[in-house]
Amino acid sequence: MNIKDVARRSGLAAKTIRYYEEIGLVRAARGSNGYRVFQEAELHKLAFIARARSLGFSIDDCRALLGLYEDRNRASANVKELAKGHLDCIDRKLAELQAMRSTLARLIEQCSGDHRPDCPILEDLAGQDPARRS
Amino acid sequence: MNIKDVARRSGLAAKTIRYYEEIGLVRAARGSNGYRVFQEAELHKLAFIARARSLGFSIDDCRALLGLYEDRNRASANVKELAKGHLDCIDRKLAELQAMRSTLARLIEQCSGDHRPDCPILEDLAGQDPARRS
DNA sequence: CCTTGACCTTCCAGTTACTGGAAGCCTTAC
DNA sequence: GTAAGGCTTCCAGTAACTGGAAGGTCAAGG
Repeated sequence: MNIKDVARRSGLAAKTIRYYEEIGLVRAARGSNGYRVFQEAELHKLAFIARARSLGFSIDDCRALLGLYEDRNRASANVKELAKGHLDCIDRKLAELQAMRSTLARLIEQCSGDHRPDCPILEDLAGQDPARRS
Repeated sequence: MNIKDVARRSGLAAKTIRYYEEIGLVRAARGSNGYRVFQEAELHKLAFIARARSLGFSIDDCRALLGLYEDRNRASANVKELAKGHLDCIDRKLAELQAMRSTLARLIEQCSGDHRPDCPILEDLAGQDPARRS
């Protein structure tokens, strides 16, 4: 398999696959012409990584997850712990975004959005109305 | 005011303020010793930026918002439009994170998290159980 | 006057995870 | 033979800082 087929089947961009090889996340054999040649096993790894990335795991997490996946003596506790850490991270981001969202939505609602310069959004940013700040 | 006072009063790191100056977001006068000297006006701008950043606006958005803030002939419609665009962006991120969260939480629940290697999380990543995928 | 510690300066490198583009070789089909 | 499309490497850029090194400045204490 050449890189484009792997890209199509894994859902990753060819560039991304080259990048993953560069940082040592996967390996690729080379044909006599210098082209990368992929076996099913590498495709499988790449699909694994693509799935993990789509769940928001960092590249470092992916590396660890791949290591655990390939370790027949792993304890699922280790996987679970890693996943929980990531879940906490997601929850923190969610809380932050939700806080932003609610403040922003309130400000947008208050803004008439017409030709006049008066604007509660700018007033809030300028700190002119600290009482209303969430 | 020296940079550290401005940092304290704006809530930004001194490094960040230097960076904002470097990219032309704010200006700072210099004393005879080469130190940056800030007036209240610049502090105010920096606090404005800090607040906008805390609502998730990008640096480019901050630049635009500052421009609008300083334009006495602005139309609040322009501010509102910018803010709405950002709100949409936040909503997209929220949806993405929530999707990740729900899948991840489900997988974590299913994982016994003990010394054994069997792990629904890894199985999902490996695509061994596509039916259960969210 | 000297020293010490807390400031301040600039500059360079690193972070995350790619992405775009240039220059150039390889393959396949017509 | 040539044109299209795929492959290669390498370099640069993205966002928004952050850390650290090397070195100048300032105020207080002895």
